[in-house]
Amino acid sequence: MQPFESVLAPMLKAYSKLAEDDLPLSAPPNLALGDVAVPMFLAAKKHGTAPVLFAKEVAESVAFGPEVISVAAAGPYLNLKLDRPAFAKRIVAAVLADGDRHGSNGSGRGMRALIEHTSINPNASPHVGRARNAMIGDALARLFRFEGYDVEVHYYVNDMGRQIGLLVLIADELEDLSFDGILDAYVRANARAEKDSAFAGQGYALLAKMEEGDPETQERFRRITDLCLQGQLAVLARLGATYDVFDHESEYLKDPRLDAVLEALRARGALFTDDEARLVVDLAKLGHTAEEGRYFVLMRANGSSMYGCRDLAYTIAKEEKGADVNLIVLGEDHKLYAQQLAMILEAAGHKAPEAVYYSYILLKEGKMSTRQGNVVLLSDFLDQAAALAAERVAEQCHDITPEEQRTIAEQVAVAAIRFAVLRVNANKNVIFDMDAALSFQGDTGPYVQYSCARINSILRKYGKPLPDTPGHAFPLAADAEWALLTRMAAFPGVVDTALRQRTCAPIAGFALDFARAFTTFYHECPVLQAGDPAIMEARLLLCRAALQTLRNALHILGIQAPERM
RNA sequence: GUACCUGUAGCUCAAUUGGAUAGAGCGCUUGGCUACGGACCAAGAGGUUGGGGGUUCGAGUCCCUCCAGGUACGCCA
Repeated sequence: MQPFESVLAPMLKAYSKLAEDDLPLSAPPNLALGDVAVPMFLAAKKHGTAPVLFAKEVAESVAFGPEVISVAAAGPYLNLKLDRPAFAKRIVAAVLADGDRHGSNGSGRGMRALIEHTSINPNASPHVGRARNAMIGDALARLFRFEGYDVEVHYYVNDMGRQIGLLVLIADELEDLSFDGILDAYVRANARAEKDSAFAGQGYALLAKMEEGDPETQERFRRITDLCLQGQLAVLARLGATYDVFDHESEYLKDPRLDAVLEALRARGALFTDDEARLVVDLAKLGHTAEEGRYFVLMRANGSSMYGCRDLAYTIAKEEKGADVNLIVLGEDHKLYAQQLAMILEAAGHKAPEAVYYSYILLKEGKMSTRQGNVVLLSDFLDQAAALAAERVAEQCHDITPEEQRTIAEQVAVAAIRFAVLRVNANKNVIFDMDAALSFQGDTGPYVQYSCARINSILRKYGKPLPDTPGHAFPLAADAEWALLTRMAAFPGVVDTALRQRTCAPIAGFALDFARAFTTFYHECPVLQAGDPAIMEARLLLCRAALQTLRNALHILGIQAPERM
């Protein structure tokens, strides 16, 4: 979709050196200056003159067609006033024609993406901090799918390790262990291991048996990790997060892929056995300069393998799938570890996955700590939010069934948390405010959903069939209408930058800005009471295109757009 | 101690990646329901972009330095 061709083409024709990318259309600070602006920095550089001079030259010399009403240079900017109805018609027609695909640039067609995310240790119910991984990862998967990638989502189940061993041990003492009891058991197991060294030793022994491949032990581990995983997945499913493949850490024990890595490390002289008989990688031999993080332990003195061994094999297994994009979503606490892993992989001729890091979600009281009990569990948040939303829905939509009301309330709750998390840049520590997250006012997912509900309400009240595309007359020229139109046209660009930067935060920002622009339109431009039938029809089609745009943005974020709420 | 991330309005966050007068929401003040749905809108107050230096036509953004918070740093996963 390039609805502004009649703006760009005359300039491209007059200056053959310029390409479309040199003339990025943007919005002027206010509509009094113009309908669109072109910053001339890039173009002037290519043309070899100063931006201010070049803007003046273009304004005076380029012959624009009839759709451009006026051109004015304002410093390094070119401000143009346009025949708004002509552009409006083209933009709305394009959005309606693209439908569910409006916003997609199709940049991933014919390509595959592998995304690993969530991968929570199977020992507790996810809190909103951990769930940040799932929300970021799931939204990225949706973004890549939207752009045309064939996406495969992987979940790595950490079903090995000392903590799981302890959990298995303590589970034996409990009758009827349920998912809800796991967190409690986990805390007790760890506390006991700290005091009771015999108990801790038992944990290691069990782990050793697991690693040897003892079937009965593997069965015990699998029972506990499955219980946890199913409980976690049930909560994540409420968010709408889905996974294609579950990979278990225990499947990568004694993996031949690791032997090849060890050989490569040995050849580089980077592998040594330290004075306590551990097998260690000296990353300095691979180009690591700092002293911290220089050593990476692979095997314990007793010959049992560390997490990194399995992770190396697993990461190579993922690489072997040959996806065009290989992403992994990691907490910032894994940054050094992932860099170490990448260094080892590269030394062995492999390519590490591209990591997307996120920082922790904090509470006003400080860090979330499972042990200290100051956590906000995802399921608790969703329950509270859904209950609040249900009250509102019951007030406003009393003529629909209770089941439908519950469905909508749940959709609002999910929107609240997903939007709150996704709209913030991933590398920022965010402070989670429970009251703010439950308010549904202002910069929130429910606010965006509310805009959709209003549009649906208008279309529902109109009640008659609408043409699929604008007719001859399309008299949309008001500022509030124009603000909506330029945003619709800008959506593919937002999707493109989001994809390139591997973050859905710009999509959330766009949705919010768009919803606000719609509400302004809603208050300023009557649709069903427009008077003139041509204006009414044009505004109805504008509403439909706006709804399509919002739905597509929300779809990427994993948020439903209920017709009523 | 060292490395990486962050610091923007009272609070929670934006800022087209170096570009026009740094924008929203919450909270506060004022106004708007004879309604296409008030989970709303309009207006107002609120800023030395943590401090200091530098780079250039131009810096919240890049460089140096100090301060504060987060994260990590050899047998956790």
